[in-house]
Amino acid sequence: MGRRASRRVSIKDIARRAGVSHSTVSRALRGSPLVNPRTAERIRRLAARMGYVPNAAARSLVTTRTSIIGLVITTLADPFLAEIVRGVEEVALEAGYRLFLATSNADPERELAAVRALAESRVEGVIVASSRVGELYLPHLEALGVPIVLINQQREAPFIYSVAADSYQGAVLAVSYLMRLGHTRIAYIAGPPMARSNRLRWMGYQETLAAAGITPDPEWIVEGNGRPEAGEWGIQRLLEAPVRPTAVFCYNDMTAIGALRAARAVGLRVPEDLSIIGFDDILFAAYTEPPLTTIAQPKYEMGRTAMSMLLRLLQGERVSPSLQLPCRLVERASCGPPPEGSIPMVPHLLAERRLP
Amino acid sequence: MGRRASRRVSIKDIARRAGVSHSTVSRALRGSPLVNPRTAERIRRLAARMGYVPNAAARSLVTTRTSIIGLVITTLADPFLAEIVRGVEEVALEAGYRLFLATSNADPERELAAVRALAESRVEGVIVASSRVGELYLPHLEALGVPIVLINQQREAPFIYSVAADSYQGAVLAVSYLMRLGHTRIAYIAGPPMARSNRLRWMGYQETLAAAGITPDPEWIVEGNGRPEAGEWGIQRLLEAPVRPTAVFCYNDMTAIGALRAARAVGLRVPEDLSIIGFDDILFAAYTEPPLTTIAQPKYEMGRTAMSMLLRLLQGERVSPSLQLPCRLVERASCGPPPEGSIPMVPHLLAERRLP
DNA sequence: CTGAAAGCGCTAACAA
DNA sequence: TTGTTAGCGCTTTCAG
Repeated sequence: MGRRASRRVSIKDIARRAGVSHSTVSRALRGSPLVNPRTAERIRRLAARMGYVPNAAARSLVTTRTSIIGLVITTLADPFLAEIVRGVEEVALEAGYRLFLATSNADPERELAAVRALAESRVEGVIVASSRVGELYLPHLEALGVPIVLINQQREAPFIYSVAADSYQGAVLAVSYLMRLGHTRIAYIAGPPMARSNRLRWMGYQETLAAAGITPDPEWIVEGNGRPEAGEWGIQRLLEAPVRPTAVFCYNDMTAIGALRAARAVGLRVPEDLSIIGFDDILFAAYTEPPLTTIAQPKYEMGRTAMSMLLRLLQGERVSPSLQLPCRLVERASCGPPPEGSIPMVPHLLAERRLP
Repeated sequence: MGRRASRRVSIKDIARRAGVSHSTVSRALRGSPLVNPRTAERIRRLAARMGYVPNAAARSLVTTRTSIIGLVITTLADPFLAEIVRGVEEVALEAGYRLFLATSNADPERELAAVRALAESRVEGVIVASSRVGELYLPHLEALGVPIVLINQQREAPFIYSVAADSYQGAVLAVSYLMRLGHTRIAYIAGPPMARSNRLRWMGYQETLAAAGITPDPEWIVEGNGRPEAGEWGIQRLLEAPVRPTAVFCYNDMTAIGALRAARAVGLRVPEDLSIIGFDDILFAAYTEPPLTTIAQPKYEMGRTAMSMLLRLLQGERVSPSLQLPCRLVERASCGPPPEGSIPMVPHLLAERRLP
């Protein structure tokens, strides 16, 4: 043991036993019409009996095709990624591709190593499902000379091919939902300032309010970083505002979770005293207290779409460089009407214009 | 585009430009001492300038080594897995191995496909980090003829090589902690009946109580499935018990989350009225309300250990077939002393005997 | 329909 | 120290 167990059987072995040439075996095994169906069948049976397993390396050496897609992610520990990866994998498998995992944990050295590994194994394409691609990563990846599709990329610069959830539309959805509930004093606890998704959600927030003739108090917009702490600080800050908001739109669910906690800590009931809405619909959103109403990103679909896109790129087809997938509202229990009968004169018509 | 972009540079190309034979290039590139240091350096520089990237397929064809490890998991969507995978990957990378992802989503057909893919790419070893390996999976995997290491396998049959968290010890830790807090009426909401981990935790629970001279009321042990519903039913059942427990040990954190929710639903305060302890320490445990006290499995370490084990197996070393890693208590806020001054005559000495 | 021969990019004897 | 040669397992012309 430790060494290769007794050498694998090759097409030559089969050829010898079948009394044919190894090219015939090769043809038979791949179902070429250029073989007598009877011999083909005989060969196939023999191969099965002998436990033949094709050698991908040998094959790809001659075909110059590897059927491998590199999957780049910063870390699997991101609960958000799982569904995306599942979508990617499903489509990849259907199309006969395999996935090579390259995680970097945001370590530049490992990024390099990962890219090198992808290069050496001659992946035919790359999917980057990393929310934050290192600044250096992309150029290296591009040097691979294979098609790349980015999922939810966070950089402002529109990259060649990408699929993303429509953050803007999602924000519109969130805010117009709150308005429909009767809220007019709506706060936004923001995400990482540099993140494209944050800008878009912010913009969706602003414009939805504006469309209803509401100008949010500047104090209702607080900075954040996408983590629970941000939600906690955010609520504290909001509490100090001269006029308190009745609802909070959070950049993402993790932020909302922090907000939920902080609200409880100061004795605010959710949703009776304060409505909180998140974004992402992470697995955990269903289990918060109260269960979190949120905007779901179509994660699985995003994975599938990205991989389909890559497939078409691989086929040499032209594809539109960037796809936006719509988000959807998941109503749970963290939102309700505002506490005191705040003026329910919300013209949600305008805001709803952009919804399906 | 779509086709291979202008053929990669090979060692022959470099050889031609350097005016040496391709074997010299091969040697130089791999740092063989059999080359003139000066020419070696010159070749290396040239290679870099020409953008040379070794072809893993070609290399592995001749060396019969692929440096690929198959990583089998049912689904990435299991929040538990991420840290394990991180540990695996870290060690793999350090040792120059890459990871081939094979997920099955518990679909038998895909399992087959996944194993076939592993076989064709001639992985040198396999790590199975799937909590529930399909019954059929393992035999197929074994047929690969390469070393396999299982992480937290759930089957009773002890498999060849495995690393797991010490569920028994973890349960002892949990229950003796509750006893130290003053509890004597401790319930157990179980996990999947067939799961090995459930049996072990159950046993740890029973024996820790027994060692303190406590025989749990049979009504305090309720069946479950490891999911939040189980925690909810469990609490309901427990409420009907003639004598109510003051603390609940849950099979895992997901169960505990359900228990937390159910407790709150019936107006029980945690931990004032009821203490709840989980198992696993998933990412989310820190964000429940109240934050969940739990038993942490050394996930990252388990990943590292499994991969190290595989590495040694690959080297032909003998390794002990099954390793147990100790769990540790993470105190957060879901446990406290029992409500009424329940008799604090807990002889925790016995129980503590097995702790570090 | 089948076989012979070449060659994918690389490593590893064996000579020089 | 270097070059020549063979061959890993497979696919793919090109001739039969």
